[in-house]
Amino acid sequence: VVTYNTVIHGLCKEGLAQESLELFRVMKDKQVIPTVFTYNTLIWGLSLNGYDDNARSLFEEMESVGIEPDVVTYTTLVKIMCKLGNLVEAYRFLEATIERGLKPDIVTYNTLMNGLCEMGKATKAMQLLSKMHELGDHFKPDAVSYTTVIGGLCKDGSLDRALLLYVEMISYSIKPDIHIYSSLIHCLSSAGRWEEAMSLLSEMKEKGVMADCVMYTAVIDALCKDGKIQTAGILLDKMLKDGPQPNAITFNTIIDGFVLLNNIQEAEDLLKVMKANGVSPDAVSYNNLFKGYCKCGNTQRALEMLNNMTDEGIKPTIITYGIVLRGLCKENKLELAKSMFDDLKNRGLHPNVVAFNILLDGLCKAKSLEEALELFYKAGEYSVELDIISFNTIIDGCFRSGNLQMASKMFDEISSKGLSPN
RNA sequence: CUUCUGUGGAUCAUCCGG
Repeated sequence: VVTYNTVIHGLCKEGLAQESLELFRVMKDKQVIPTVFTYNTLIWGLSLNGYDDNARSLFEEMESVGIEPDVVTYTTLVKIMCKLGNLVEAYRFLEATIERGLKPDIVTYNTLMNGLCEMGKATKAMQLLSKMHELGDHFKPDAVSYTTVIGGLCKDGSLDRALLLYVEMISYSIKPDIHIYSSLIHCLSSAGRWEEAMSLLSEMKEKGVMADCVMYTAVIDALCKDGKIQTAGILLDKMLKDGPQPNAITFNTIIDGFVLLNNIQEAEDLLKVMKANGVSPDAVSYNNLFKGYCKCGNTQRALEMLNNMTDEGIKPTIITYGIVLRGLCKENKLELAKSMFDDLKNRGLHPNVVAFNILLDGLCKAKSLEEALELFYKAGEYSVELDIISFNTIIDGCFRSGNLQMASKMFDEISSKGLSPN
């Protein structure tokens, strides 16, 4: 059973969720009895690959075959609920853990705090963090806890509160590790606070923590976003020469840096350098190039390369289509955009709210409000959950056509969808 | 503590104003 568990885990990690389910059937056929490890691994792995419903039904299945879920099971479910944005269910699973006589642990709480941060509730996460200190030794926050909350605060723009937490962490004698340093340094440098970023970097070196690829990439990203592409290039050269070796994300970051400066040629050249150094481009590499083509009105080229990338075995993602859809809309090729959006399902992708909003905005700006409204009301058919941006977009569209009445109607609909105007 | 499961750091698309 350990052998099967190990392989199931590996398959899931490689994106082969269907195969792992198949193997699960095989092991049962061969009278190998799954354990709680097997179920935990599958629940985790299925969700990792987007099969959240299957994950949930496996949880029910394990109950019905008499395998007791453990704290790992519940933590995984908390994570899944957080990923789906369902905080209520996440808390319900936390309570269910206790009701079952199990003890949530530090991982459970870290998972929950991470979920809170991803939902933009870093302050709530911070409160939970300080509560953990009061709950006793079993829940003593660790480096993961602090990295999670510090990162969440940074994303919310509360950099200074993040720095205070860093100090607090040190005062609890928790050793900062490379994760915390990367997070803070990325945050500081992205905010233009280079002096502090660099002094933290020296502190890190003094403590004998070596900069890794992620650390370098974080700094490179801040440089690129600030237009300092030449410095980014110097760092890349140093990496290629002395290590740590850059990975696809490092290259993608710089490719995007060139695109931000409308330097498409250099972006394309860097893709070649990437390949020459044995780093395989991925969907993000192409997305970045496509963004560049679309920015200079050459969506056509992106459309052509869409096929190339598939030939290279790289699957376009929903973001790829978002970029191309936006390009088409900007070039007023709305019929093409509409048919591409409709075709997403056939291409094995679920339209999401961002892609939907892109098309909606395109219709609002280019054509009559009518077509936009038609799409808007079809959100349900596409299983797209409207968000506040959808409403902002359509309201703006209403005003563009001078339809104040519809604008007001849409404004009122915001709250009936459980959203609030921002 | 012979092997298997859960948590944290870096890159890409959408709304208004400027």
